[in-house]
Amino acid sequence: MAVTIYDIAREAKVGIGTVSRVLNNSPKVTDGTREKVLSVAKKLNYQPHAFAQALARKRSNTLSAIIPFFTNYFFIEVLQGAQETLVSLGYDLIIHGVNSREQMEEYLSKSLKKGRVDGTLIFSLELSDSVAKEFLEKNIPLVLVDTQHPKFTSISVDNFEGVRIATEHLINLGHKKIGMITANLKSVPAKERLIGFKQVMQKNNLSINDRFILSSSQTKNDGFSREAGYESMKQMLQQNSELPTAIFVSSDIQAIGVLAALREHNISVPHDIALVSFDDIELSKYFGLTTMRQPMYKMGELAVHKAIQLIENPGTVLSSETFTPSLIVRGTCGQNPAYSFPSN
Amino acid sequence: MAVTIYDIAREAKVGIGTVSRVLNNSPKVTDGTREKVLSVAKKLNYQPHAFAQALARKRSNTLSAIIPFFTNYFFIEVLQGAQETLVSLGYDLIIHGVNSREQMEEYLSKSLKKGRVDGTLIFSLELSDSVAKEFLEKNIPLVLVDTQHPKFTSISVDNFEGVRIATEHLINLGHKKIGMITANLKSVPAKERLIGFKQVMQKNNLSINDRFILSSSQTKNDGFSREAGYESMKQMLQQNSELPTAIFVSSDIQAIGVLAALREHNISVPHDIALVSFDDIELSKYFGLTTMRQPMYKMGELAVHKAIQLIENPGTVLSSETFTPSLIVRGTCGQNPAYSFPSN
DNA sequence: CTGAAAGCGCTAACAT
DNA sequence: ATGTTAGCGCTTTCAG
Repeated sequence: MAVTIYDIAREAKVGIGTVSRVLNNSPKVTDGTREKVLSVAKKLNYQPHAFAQALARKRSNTLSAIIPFFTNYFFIEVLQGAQETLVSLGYDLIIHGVNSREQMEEYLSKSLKKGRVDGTLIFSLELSDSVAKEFLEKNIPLVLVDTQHPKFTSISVDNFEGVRIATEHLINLGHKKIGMITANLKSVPAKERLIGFKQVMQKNNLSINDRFILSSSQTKNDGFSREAGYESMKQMLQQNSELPTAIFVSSDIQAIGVLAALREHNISVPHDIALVSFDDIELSKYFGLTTMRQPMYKMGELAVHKAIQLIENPGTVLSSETFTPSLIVRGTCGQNPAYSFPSN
Repeated sequence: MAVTIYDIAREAKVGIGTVSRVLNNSPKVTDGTREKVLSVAKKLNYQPHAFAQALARKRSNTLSAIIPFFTNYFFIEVLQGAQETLVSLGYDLIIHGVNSREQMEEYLSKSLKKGRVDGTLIFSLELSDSVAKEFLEKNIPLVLVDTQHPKFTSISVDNFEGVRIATEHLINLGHKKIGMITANLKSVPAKERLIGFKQVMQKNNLSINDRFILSSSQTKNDGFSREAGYESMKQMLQQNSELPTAIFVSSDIQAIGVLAALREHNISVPHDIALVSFDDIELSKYFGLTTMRQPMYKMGELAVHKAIQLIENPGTVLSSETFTPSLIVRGTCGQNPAYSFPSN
């Protein structure tokens, strides 16, 4: 039914080999025949059959992205970056949302093994040894986004630097009693952000009051949730008669919970307590959060470029790129007059 | 390099036809050979080559989803529904984000024509006649989500019923002077929601004050934006000395802008003005919006089922399914004590 | 430079 | 019931 290279070969009075050649821009064709073939192809509205090409070329021109579907905001933007650059490069993207590491492994072992995709992007999910081994053995191009592994190229965010910028912003504003609300410390970024925080405090000769440091024991989303932030703030409120003048919260979504808790106690932000957080998710601007922005779109873009490099240039050495988040000043630290907080 | 049915045929001392049969659960195989083949397949860790299958079967077992990437919230959930049911049915999903109708048409004409996907899902984008014709001609299964066309099966939301429920909620609360803030009326849902609103008011013998009905002329996102809502509310505030006691806002994202405008004028919600809106996007709960929830996950699920039905059962008549949104009572109408609004 | 032919891995029709 | 063969549509030798 569909028009194939045979059709255009017949019509153009050439062999299918020649047709294939001009379609693939092979230099070894006369301009005359090339034009003829091209014009017939256009006339017939020819479209190559992707699967047949994939089969013959042993290349599918598609990447798969594995993302934890529950987390939303961050991924949307990274995916958008990935998707748009993929399109511009003539690739397709198969997206696979997983809810757990097991599901990821199941998917990987089923769908990725044979030719379906040329490479894959894994987002925020820790790689188990068995999966890592499989990728290594089968030599499937893999790039990790927002997660890392010594054997694979990855794109991530410099949590330490981000925390430094955020905390020093607070310090520069004159704050000395600074607290921190962290997510579940089993999460790597959560841990890094806490460690980073302590380092910055020390470097600036500020004392760390352990009562001002709360971490979440919640497991849902590793404690990166509004509820976890709310609980942590409540707890800090209960445990202390005196409060810090500023708090660094390890994610925006938690910061939103913190704001709610604070509001319930009639503690005004930024007047009584200043807040900085991390991520700059879509929500953040609606709440006027001063936060550390991760260059999500760019990360997606770069991830794709790396993956394609890996595919088209198998010898590529693995590289681990790190982005530095940037400070977005809005209302929660009180020095951007454009934001009258809360800004809903 | 990879293990093929030839490998397992040789190892199991049978023909490739037999191997293919057992792999495809053909009944015409002896239990003995079946077992033998299966065990060899397992031993060799065989995985079928998706593209070769697709080529031979003329079926790819993948669907593509075309979504306007800019709109975020709504799609995430619908996609999640779509994705999960697709996986459970052994299909893959290729996601394609487009920023304009032109981009959509470009993508369609390039990638969809030949065998790449068995069917496609189009989200919220209006179908041009040429595209519609193409789908019809090529007979490619298509289901529309959150948009409609007489010739294709679609899943959408009953805006009229939703508006009725929302508005009568206000009426039941005792409101008589009710205003509405709409999006750009060039958008179909925006128009439907306005028409629905007027109908309900009439049916309840409530007079409609045109000064209380504001529509946005913004084109970005068809006026479904925070900014548009903010502007509309500002305008209503300027134009009137007296205000309605309740407002129906045609989307949550606009309602958030309305809240901001109201707050600037020290008008308290729900005390001075009650608000109902539409969508129940992720943001809404953080703002305590009372709103009409669209069953997004379910819509994705159903869309997939319809599409697959179309694929596997070409004779299927087109069906247009409509979901009724449900009222989510939070804080903006003031009768849910669980929500002390604003709840950020 | 170009035509013919082999083969990518699999399914399905055709024999047996 | 099972082996054999012919494609699916394309790329890529291999001759010429």
